[in-house]
Amino acid sequence: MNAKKRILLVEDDPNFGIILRDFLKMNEYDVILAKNGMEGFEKFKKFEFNLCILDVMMPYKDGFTLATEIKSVSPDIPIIFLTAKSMKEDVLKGYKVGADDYLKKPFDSDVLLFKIKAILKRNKLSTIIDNTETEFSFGFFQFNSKLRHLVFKSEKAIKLSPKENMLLKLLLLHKNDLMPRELALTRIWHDDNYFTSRSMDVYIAKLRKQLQKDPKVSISNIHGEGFRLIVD
Amino acid sequence: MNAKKRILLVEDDPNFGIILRDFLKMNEYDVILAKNGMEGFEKFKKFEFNLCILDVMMPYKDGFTLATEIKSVSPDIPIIFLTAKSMKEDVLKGYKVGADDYLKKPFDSDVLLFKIKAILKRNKLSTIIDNTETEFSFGFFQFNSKLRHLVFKSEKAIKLSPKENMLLKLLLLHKNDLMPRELALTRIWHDDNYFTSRSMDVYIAKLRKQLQKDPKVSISNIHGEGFRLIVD
DNA sequence: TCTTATTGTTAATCTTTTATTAAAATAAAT
DNA sequence: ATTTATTTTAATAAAAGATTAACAATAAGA
Repeated sequence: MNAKKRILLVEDDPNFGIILRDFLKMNEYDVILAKNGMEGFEKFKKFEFNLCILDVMMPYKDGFTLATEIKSVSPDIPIIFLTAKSMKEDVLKGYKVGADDYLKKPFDSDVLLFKIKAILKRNKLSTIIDNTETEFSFGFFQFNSKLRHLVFKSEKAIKLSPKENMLLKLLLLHKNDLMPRELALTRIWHDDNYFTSRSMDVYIAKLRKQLQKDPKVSISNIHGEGFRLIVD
Repeated sequence: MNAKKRILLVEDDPNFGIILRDFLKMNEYDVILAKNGMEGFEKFKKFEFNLCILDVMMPYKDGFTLATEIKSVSPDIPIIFLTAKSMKEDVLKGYKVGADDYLKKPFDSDVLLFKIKAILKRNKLSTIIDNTETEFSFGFFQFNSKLRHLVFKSEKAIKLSPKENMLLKLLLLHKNDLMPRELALTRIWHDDNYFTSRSMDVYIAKLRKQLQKDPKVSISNIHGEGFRLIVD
């Protein structure tokens, strides 16, 4: 009935990464494995996750840096750090960047499962309240994504539907930049196929209709790539 | 501005208990120390807490048993366990009874502080739970959530039922802002399903009937998200 | 240029969520 | 024990939202 929870696992040791991924998959989680911080962040932006498990010590980009980047996009996503050493500085640093838990290698796999379960359970409650950016101002528009209100100049607020709302928010988060089609489809429709893509086009049309009130604002298509909300 | 957070500390070793209590007090927490499980539960029922720190090994009533009792009263309160040993069984047992974190003695006091901070931060909802505000004024209404009295202008007070009362209070705590449906369902009905949701709608209708006396006050729905009490 | 893939737009259809009322069940009070 | 208040359930209607289909327009590649 309930959808599988998706976990982002970032671990540079391929042997350990694969065995841990398979163990988690056996326990009914959807796991995406990335082998370094860079790849981890790419994967994170591409899919929707419920939890991140990050190795601390990785070449180029360590777990803490990655966690900071992830939190800047999704402040409420829970993070578990894996580390070989358990030095005080590391533990503190982990909590500073918003860790939800900490696991010292080698760890017991059952303990990890319980931690995951506990974190997902309590996060269900805390995500009721949306902590992400909700007020946007562009052109002559004022947009509140929590109330789903779009206001032009001093006219009365137009109510946006949930899908219109999320789509506009995603476009604004990439203002004057490419908002990849794939991103909206995975974030909003949780699926990327012909029909969801058609549906998205319908919503783009709806937004365009609203936004044309301000000639300085428009949504342009980048063929095969996605859309771009342009504000002169 | 923000009230001090209150911590229940249950620790049977008096030396350690007192020093830990004072250390936490120095860090701006209100701490109540109990020296065994029995006393811990008494204190818990007597005061409002934001967090519990429980020693696992105590005579008569161990930390896990106490945690279970506490959770039966307040399922959402965060709990940190302190333990001398860190056996797998103990860790698992801790997570089973709903631990939020685990600390092996001897532990670093800074680490404890960070854990407390992290837990309280993510437990944002607690600010809504333990909100003690009881007098509300909006539009021409005066509302006392303790007496469950709603007064319009100088008419005589209308007595609200417990559910009407809690729902109105939650709406007012989010005045002019989104009050998520899920929040009311988990806070008031302690369950989120089709029927509780229908029940909530019935209560929204009842409140609307009362509030329509003042044209400047209304409850609007945000489809799929929740409700908003609007006061012009 | 022609062909194909992608995008744009509108309207019809289908699905989900909310509103309203009344009756039934439960709990509280007298 | 019986009345009264409260809450839940049910049934049905209405509203809001999302998807699909049909077709037009546009862009890119052969």
